[in-house]
Amino acid sequence: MTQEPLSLNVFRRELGLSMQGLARQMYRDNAARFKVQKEGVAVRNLSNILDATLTLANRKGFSAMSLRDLSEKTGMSLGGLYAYIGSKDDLVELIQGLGIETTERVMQEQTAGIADPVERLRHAIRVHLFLSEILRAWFYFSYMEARHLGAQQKQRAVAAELHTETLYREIIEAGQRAGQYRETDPLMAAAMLKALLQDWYVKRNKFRDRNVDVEQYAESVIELMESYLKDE
Amino acid sequence: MTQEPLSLNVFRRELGLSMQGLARQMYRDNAARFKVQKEGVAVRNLSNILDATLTLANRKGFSAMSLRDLSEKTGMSLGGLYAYIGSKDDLVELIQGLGIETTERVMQEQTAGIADPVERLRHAIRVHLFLSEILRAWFYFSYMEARHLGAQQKQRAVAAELHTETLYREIIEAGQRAGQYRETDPLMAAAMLKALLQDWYVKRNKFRDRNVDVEQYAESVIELMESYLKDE
DNA sequence: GTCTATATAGGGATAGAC
DNA sequence: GTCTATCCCTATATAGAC
Repeated sequence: MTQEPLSLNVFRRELGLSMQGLARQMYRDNAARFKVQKEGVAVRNLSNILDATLTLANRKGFSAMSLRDLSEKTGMSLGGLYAYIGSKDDLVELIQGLGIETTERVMQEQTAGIADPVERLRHAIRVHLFLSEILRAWFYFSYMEARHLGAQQKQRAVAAELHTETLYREIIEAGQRAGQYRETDPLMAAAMLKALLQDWYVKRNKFRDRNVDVEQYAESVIELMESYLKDE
Repeated sequence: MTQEPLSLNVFRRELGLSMQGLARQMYRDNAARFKVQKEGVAVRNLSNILDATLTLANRKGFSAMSLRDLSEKTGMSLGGLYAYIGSKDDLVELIQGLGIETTERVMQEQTAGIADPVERLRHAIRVHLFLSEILRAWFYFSYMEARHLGAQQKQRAVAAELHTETLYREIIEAGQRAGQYRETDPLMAAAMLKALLQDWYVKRNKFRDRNVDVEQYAESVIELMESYLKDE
């Protein structure tokens, strides 16, 4: 009996992520940072700011996006924005930090319960792609702006990248120990897999133009990786 | 009798690309743009400007790089720079334009002479990776700065991306017609291959830290793609 | 809690001396 | 052909009114 593969909609419903929810978590995680006390007001504005920042920065780059752009897009004044951010660079940190935490948490939760390595790898691929589809703007932002971060934050981004890759490497190694995969360099396999996962959100528009949805893409990546990993 | 696979050093020697050579071609292609008449002087300075721009822009992003940064790095004055560029944005166009042309020309030259699709695909993968290794700074720059371009230039970048992908797709289709590859979606296969090729220059430092060189990477990508494309 | 008005610095670009 | 000096604008950030 083969399990029905995870679908995007099921995953989305289960996960229940929203910009409002992310803004709320961001507010609570960094309460000391914000001048605004009332959570309701703060979350609403923060959500607006996040949304606008991701849109503008993903269009023309974070450093090319001015706070005047952001002020116009959010409908808030320049002064008003500074009740939520200490500086422009704060914004990058906030967005990146929450994105990394959310990704690691979701990937951990989702892959922990599956014993069979082959099934676990399939599931991990689908979950990662679906999550990047739902949080497309966050993933794209983190990918593109990582190199503009300060040394400390950059280190964090590199660590997060490695963390994800390690997750895949360990699943592949488990599959090899179980005799389900042949003996090939698991780190290289994980690196190539990661490249394929990233391409989904980096080239999102290309795939849209071709009517390739994320579920089809997931199956293609799984097929490619399995033909490589399995014995001939 | 199997042919010895192309090595990076052989390719590099054959190709003979240098920053000076690229600067010279850029000068001749855009003679009207430059105020400086003496080719020797112009090429030397242009080469310096290109080198510095790629270094600075790849470190912190083109839009975050100021012309004052560039002036300091090149040792030229602000006014002096303007003998070579009409505006800061000119620089992006120049670099991108020559990069695209060089890539398309080299790929065309190198893949035209090989009749067997399987061998042609292998060769195309190696050539693309080796070229991106040699022109790493150009490839990285084009990849990262493409979205900051004006509409016209952006279109050009997208067209170039498509052009490369089409090259791979056509080789795969030829292999399918010859019965060497199984029937799988050739466009999707080409897209995934392209993602793997791009990852080499985007994550160059990661691979260096792992002592993975471009020749090893090429063989891994070839092995992965062939296990997917060939009959079981 | 949010606004307007403004301080201060740094950006791209140019004029004109040499 | 290259430099110095400077123009003018836009950037981030803050002060203080409401």
